[in-house]
Amino acid sequence: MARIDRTADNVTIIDVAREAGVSYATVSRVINNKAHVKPAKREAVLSAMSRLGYVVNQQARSLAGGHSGVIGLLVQNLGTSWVGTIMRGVDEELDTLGYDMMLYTTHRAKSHEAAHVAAITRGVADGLLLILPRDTGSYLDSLRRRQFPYVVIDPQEIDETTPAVGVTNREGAQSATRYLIDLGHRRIGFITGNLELVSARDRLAAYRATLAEYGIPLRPELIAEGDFLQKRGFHAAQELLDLPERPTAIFASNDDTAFGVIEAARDRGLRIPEDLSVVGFDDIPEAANVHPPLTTVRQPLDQMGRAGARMLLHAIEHPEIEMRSTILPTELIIRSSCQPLPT
Amino acid sequence: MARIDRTADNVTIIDVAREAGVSYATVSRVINNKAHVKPAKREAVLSAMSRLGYVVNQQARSLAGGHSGVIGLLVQNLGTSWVGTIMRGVDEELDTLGYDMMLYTTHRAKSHEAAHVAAITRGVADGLLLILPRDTGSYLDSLRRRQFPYVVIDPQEIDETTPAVGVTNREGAQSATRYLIDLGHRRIGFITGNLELVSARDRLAAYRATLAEYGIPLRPELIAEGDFLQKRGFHAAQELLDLPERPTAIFASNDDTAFGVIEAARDRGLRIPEDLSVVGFDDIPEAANVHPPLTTVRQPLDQMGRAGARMLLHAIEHPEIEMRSTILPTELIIRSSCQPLPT
DNA sequence: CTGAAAGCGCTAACAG
DNA sequence: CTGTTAGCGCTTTCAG
Repeated sequence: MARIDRTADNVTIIDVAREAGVSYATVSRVINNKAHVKPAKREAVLSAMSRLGYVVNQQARSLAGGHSGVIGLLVQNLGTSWVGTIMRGVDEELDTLGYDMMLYTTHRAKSHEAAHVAAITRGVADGLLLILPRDTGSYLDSLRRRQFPYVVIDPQEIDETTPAVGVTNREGAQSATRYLIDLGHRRIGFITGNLELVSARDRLAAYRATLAEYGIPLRPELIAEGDFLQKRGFHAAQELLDLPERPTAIFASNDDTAFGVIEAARDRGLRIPEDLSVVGFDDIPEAANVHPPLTTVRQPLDQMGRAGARMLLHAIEHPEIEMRSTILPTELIIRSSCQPLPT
Repeated sequence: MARIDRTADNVTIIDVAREAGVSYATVSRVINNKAHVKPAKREAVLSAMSRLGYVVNQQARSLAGGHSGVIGLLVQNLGTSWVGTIMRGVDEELDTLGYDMMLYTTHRAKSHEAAHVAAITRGVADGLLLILPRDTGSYLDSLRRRQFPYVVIDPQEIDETTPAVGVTNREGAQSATRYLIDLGHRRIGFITGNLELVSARDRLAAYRATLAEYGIPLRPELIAEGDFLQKRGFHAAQELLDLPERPTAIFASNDDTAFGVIEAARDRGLRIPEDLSVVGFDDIPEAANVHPPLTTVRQPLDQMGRAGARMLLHAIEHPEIEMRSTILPTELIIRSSCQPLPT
């Protein structure tokens, strides 16, 4: 009844070799599914492994030159639905392929990015997934040169040389703006995202272009600056609603901002959609739960995560193949926060 | 103009030693802030390090017996606000102490838990944080025996020997029930959580006990079974609202369930809180955003994460000190989803 | 097919 | 104070 808990302690490849009566190189071969091992020995090793409860030590494996089986994920912040949903996609895809995830958060401190990237690429991970990185200039070149596999999700520069997955921001913003116009709205307010980001600039540009396309004069006072956060959306909406000629509809650059708009409207006793139509962007899970359910431009967040993970794993396993970036489609999801302008 | 990009490649401790003109043991000492290094040499090493762009290889460090500087985090699923918020707390705390995070998801497959735990404890991490684990029986003993530092957040068994951080589920549910009773409600519906979890059972028990305490007879038909998810909450609420004697208030075992209640009420044209009062539990970020803003029992989610991380890091750095579990208080957050029962 | 042996980059005694 | 050296557990030649 002694040593029952053999599984608990550090059984190494050497213990397994001894137990199976082979050299430990052979054990390594079995573990890594290499050819050239006689079936009988393979069996012996396998059974010894399970008998002893052997688990590989990834560190050692990766140090010795094997792959680590983990990918690094770099994000700014946790806890928003937006990244949460993307991460879920990444995780699901990783899970099916047996990779683990090492998570790094930058907390918007640009300086952290480069440091984390350096740490990640120095061993810990086989590849790197970057979600909306901010300061890629300082390290992407280096990754590329060293042929370290990486993929950017929601990139800032979409040059063809960067392996990335993005979405059709312009088309999405266009369809939302058109929808509002088709509903009869002409005074359509717009709240921007954080204009440092191309996604924000693209959405704004599409809003402008679409108005122009319909011959609707652009009224600068109808554009308020936001930052993709609810609070700022709230204040921006207040500005818009204070205008002498109040907009009849507001297109917010993302859902969180739209929630701020809803809040501001409610504050003033305006009903949505009767008194004000609202459209968001992203379609985070909450969008369907607010009241009224928010009409919004869906980004396929989980698909973005999945696609990014898939591309990365592919790159890891086929380093020779050149990667191209992927652009996923957006889609207008019509719920109940808009209505035709009464004539 | 040649070798500009020295930072890019694998500069090791040996390169640094050569550059600084010392032995590589000395470099190791400097890196690890050990005493007994002459200031001048320390300087030389430091400058060589930055000149070469040296970054430690965690794998090697940890293999060689040092600490890895990473903790493992085991969760069931990503992408819910509940874990998202806890993770954010964990991350923030880890960040201030310079630890990294390795993320493992079990996807509710109990079998994954043990496997992941085994992998984590075989090198990768210095400690393990488990959020709402399901099948701890198979490995917690082993961790304990091997003195591998771990902390459970929202544990199932709260015996004193498990280092854990939990919340006052009973008190929280009690205060919610009391609040409803004080508002004059007597027919108070209750939707349970997943009753496999103690948190769900505790909340139910407190609901019952509080009714009893006020001498309100327990009506079994007022208790519907849920699973902590919105969909099931929706259906459970339908059952409750179909009762011949409809409840005037519903206490849902968590916010997601409460959202389902709100949905069901709206479906039937019932106004909240005029026709039905609703209370949730958790206070996830969305709770403040639904309409009407949800009155709910707050769990300090980010604090739970922070506390767990802090305890774990403490345990890692002071293995000799015995850990005790922490119970964080819940708090009733009164918003607008309840009103007094008109008499 | 299989064993022996050389490291991967670093920490931690152990001697100076 | 500082250098030398022995591994950590594993992958990978290189010889059989």
